[in-house]
Amino acid sequence: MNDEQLQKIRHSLSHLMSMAVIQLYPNAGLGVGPAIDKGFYQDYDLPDSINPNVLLKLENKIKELIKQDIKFEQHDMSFDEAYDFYKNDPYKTWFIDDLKSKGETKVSFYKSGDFDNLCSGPHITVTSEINPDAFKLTKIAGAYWRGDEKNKMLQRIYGVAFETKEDMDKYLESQEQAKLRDHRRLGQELDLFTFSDLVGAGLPMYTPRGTVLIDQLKGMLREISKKYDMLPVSIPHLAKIELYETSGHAAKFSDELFCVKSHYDQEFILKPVNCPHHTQIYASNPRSYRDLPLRYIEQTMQYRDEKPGAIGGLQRTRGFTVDDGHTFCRPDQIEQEASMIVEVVKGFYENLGLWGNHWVSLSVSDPKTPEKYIGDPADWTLAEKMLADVADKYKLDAKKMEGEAALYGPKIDFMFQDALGRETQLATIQLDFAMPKRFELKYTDSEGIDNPPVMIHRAILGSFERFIMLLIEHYGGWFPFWLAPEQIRILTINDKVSDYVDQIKDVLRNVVLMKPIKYGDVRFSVDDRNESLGKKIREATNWKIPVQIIVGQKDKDAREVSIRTQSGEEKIKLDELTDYLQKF
RNA sequence: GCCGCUGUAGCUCAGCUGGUAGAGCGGCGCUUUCGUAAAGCGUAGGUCUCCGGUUCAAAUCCGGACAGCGGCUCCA
Repeated sequence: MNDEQLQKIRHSLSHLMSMAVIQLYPNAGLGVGPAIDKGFYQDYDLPDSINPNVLLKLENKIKELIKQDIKFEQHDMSFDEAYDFYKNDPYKTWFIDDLKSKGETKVSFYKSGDFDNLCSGPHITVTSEINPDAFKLTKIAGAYWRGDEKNKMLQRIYGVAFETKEDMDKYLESQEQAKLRDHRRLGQELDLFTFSDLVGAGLPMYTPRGTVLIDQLKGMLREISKKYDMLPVSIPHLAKIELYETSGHAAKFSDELFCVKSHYDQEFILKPVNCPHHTQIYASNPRSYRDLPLRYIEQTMQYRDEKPGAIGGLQRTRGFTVDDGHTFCRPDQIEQEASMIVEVVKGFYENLGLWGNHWVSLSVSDPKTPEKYIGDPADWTLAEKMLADVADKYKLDAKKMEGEAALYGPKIDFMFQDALGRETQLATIQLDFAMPKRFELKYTDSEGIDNPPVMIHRAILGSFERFIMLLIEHYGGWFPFWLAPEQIRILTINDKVSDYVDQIKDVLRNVVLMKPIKYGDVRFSVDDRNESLGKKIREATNWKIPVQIIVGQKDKDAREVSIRTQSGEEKIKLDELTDYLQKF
């Protein structure tokens, strides 16, 4: 079956679902109801709120409808007829208005049984094309009419549909498998991070194991910053509200600022971004064109009072650590600087095997809502062109996304998916002509004239929280050796080998590993509890420890160690252990 | 914030229509000294998230708060 037919089936199922809903609620209002990836949904305006129990009931009704071999027949109405047909339906009336404004001359309908529905199609010709066992209504959600939170919230019913039941079961099974990789689950199982009701929602805390991940990533970033002449800076976590009034953040993000009131009649804001602070470091000295570019970087926490419903796991938190960077440069350096960042980002993600797992958004302004942005329109046009050129140069295959720009400028965003297929932004490169002007930053050019510098905001891994989420889910908890919180566990068979275990520990303490970054001690532990070997292996495996060293009398006698990894078992001479570990 | 669902021991969960709680794993103790994914026995853990209300009686019903989940909106 081709994709087109499958999408027709999915779309037709949303009509059949509406027929079933109308049996329960004859006056149900219908919002949008498209086919989507793997299935379909339909929005309804219903007199009361439905709960998941009705899904099964609706499913059975739909199955009955499918068996009736109902035909889908397209026909047109004039605008007058259509308005009359839907005279008490504000939703459909809106759709008709929309068609009219687009210059259509007639209104397309699809009739299935006694259900006649404004719809441009396409649809199947008869319900016998649908496999009644290969669809399922999966969830109910709220969704604003027209996607605008000022509008009424409708009730959306989602379904999945496939050609065969096997395809559907395979998909549902893959979703179950994905849940096993969910970072929230693994974060607890592997003791990486935790939340506390007392601390508050959206405020993750990293355990010792989780902190290893952060430290290792920081080490990697440190090497990059050295290589590319990036200058670490450090700022306090709050500032007077005036700083954000100047930057423009206070006006645009007032709802999301954490306010801190001083006893001395001053109002502070917990920093939601770092760029305003960084402008003040720039402003602390006169700058010559010879000084530029200046690349300030910092790994630091920022705080945003996110809407409670938006918070979840490490994906969206109220406090998070960014690897933030702000480059101040001359306009003629933009291309070189932006290119450098693309290279760094690409290299970083390639190194971790994550490149290719993403798509790139060229996030530009929406000309229809100029009030959402600050700065000079001419600067915007130039900045958007420059970023588009850089994206082209590196063949990023960027999709132009109108309305996705930042307050102060366009960006290139690197978008990734979590285990459950939800998209999230990680790396970003943002061009900003506006903020330097608002802070009256300048540099003296070769003619002795003061000019505003250009600011490039950038992040490589985005936030540590999101990046760690991605890593956990990408590896399913089986971190590569250099990242693994516990790299090696020595498992003893009995308590008669403790002197030999001490010798192995001495070897491990002196190992220096060089890849992919130079880092310190090998992280290992010893499990010499009075438990069976099977149990120790089971536990070490559940902890997803990459290298298990099993030590018994036979190993001791042969001066060997038994290495157990995911790829199997092997015996290594103790003298060769140091070299052997380099292969990880 | 909005719509829907959920909150029982450290973890995973059971507890029907109201009669003050149970399992497995984990913990602890003893026995066992064991060769590649769970040794045996015993034992201690819970103001059933919190605050109110209804009731003779609430884990169970109602309201609110807090927290989590699936969406929507937002995302500097």
